[in-house]
Amino acid sequence: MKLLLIHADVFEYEVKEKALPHPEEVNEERKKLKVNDVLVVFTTVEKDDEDDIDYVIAEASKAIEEVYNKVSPSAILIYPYAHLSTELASPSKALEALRRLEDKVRERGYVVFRAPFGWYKAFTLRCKGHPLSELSRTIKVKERKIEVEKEEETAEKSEYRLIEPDGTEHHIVLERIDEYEVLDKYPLLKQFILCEELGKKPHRPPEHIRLMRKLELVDYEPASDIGHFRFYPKGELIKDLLEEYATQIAIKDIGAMKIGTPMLYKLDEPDIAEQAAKFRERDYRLKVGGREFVLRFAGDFGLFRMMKTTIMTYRQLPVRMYELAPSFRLEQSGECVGLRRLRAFTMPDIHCFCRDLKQGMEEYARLFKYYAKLADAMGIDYVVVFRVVKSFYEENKEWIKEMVKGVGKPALIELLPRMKHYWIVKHEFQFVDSVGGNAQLSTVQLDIEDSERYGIYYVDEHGEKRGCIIVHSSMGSIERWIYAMLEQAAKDIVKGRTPKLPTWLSPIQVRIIPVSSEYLKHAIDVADALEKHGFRADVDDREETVSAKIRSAETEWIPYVVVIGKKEISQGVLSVRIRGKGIVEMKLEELVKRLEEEVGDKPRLPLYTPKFLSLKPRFV
RNA sequence: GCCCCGGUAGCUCAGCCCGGUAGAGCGCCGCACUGGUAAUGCGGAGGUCCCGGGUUCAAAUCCCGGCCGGGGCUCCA
Repeated sequence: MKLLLIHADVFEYEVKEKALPHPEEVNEERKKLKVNDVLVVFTTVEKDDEDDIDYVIAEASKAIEEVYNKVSPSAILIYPYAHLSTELASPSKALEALRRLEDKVRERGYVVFRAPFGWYKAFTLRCKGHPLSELSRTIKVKERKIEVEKEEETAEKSEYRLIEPDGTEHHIVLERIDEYEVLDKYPLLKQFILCEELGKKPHRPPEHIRLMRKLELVDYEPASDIGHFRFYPKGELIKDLLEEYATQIAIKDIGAMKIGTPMLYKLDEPDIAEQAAKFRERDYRLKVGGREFVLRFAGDFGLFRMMKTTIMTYRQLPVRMYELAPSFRLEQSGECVGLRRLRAFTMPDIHCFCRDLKQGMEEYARLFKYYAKLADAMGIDYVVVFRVVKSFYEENKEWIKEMVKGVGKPALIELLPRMKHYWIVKHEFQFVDSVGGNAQLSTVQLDIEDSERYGIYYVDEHGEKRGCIIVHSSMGSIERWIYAMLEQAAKDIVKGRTPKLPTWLSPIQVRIIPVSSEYLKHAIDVADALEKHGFRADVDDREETVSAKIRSAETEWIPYVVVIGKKEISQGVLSVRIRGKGIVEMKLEELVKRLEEEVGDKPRLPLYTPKFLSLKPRFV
């Protein structure tokens, strides 16, 4: 319900013609009215209000009373006014709501008039023009819907199992997790259960917020919306490396085809509207040229549209599609915490279109395996959670156990009594951060409902159109991986160990420090040699002492620091300070070999900051 | 959305309780030092104390209102 409240010196209306086929009946005396010193309440009853009229009436009368007390008019006039909203309630419900609102306000002892409903009316209004003379209120039905959903969830409770890396299965009851000795072996999993499943949230801000700024990676941007971040050069480099690696896994390992689809969709397109409806108030909407659009909150929008007109035959399946694109979700303002949850983020999504359940399960296991590879490459320890429809689990237990064994980690299994969503099995790689909070990284979902509902088909052996099994998946947002990487490092700080980033993701992999400007040329030569091999090396050419330069390199978490002076030049060796380990003398080739081993097949990008430290601006 | 906290130099913050010329560290600039594995020394520049109103001889400081930000809670097909 929308209310526009105007405190008027005078308000006068006169009924003209019918605006609806069956307007409210009015006697002669209600056809014309003139009131002085009146609070005019232009009122629009909206579609959503029908869900809980009692609530809306109660809130609206409260709002009116509140304004009344502030401006003290001598009367109230409720005026039906359809033009405050685009989603109107049905006329009968609207009239009912207005009548009840009138009664409710009158009950409270005010002088109330109500203009007739369903008529075109002429009116004149003289607004008093004081600061409180023009106000608006919006009343939304919400609370009750949520309660209803919660009831449904608790109605049928899930059972839980724990599968150890060797395949041993345990029944567990979440509320009694302290009683299971087996869980003591897996503290991360236990913490995850406490936080995610039992709702015991941490009370401290996660460490990555401090680190992302300290390392000059990422920062808040107050000029944008909440949850939209700025990336400094080093952060942008990490983001690009991760995107590159995600793409590499998608294309080379998984064999997907990379596509691109629009960011913006028409809300009046039926399939878009249907998907958007599921998301309720979590999407970004904008109006352009009188048309309503929605920003993509997932990759499905454009992909499914594309697949609708794609001709696929049974010989081509599984068809795997990959997209790496920004998504936007209007998460609640209070829920956006650093990089843990954003309103704008970059999603690598893969969808596999399969012939049958068997092929779907094969694809599922492949995705599972390669998503684990990404986490391993980043040095991130994660928790595995499967959510499975019970009957499916009983029949395919071994298939799940094989995956669990493959990653060598225990898995929590939630058994759902029956199908609740479109998937029959899904898993999540969950991360537990330095303060005990958690976030989902990647997920794979096996959708066994026929793809026909999306209008997606393939042609079978007999030339017939058939729906397929869809495996939906996301490698997890790039920003969230950065969160996990920083939090993983923060856990080392807590344990008193030297925090590090994986070498392939370090914005500067090698820092060369000449002992004095005399050795600058040699330092540049070493940096150039490393650069030729595809590594990122810069030179600290500032007029500082060696100690000060070492300190800078350490605070930047640079994995290799090379000091070059007289000794190194005469002996032809490098003095290499390895982060967290100490100083080792080695030849340039040995350093290159180490870097090759550590970076391996991961992407290599050049420095995003100047080669000479003296030329680098300070961002934070 | 709700609750709590915050906004003072580029950054991190002190000063506010108890009103009286605006502070520190880091960073930045300059000078000296040609340096050996976590901070060389000295000097300098830099401020709409978030905005508006009120109280007062006088407001960064007290009061009221607002804006912005952060955290927590709720939520997360």
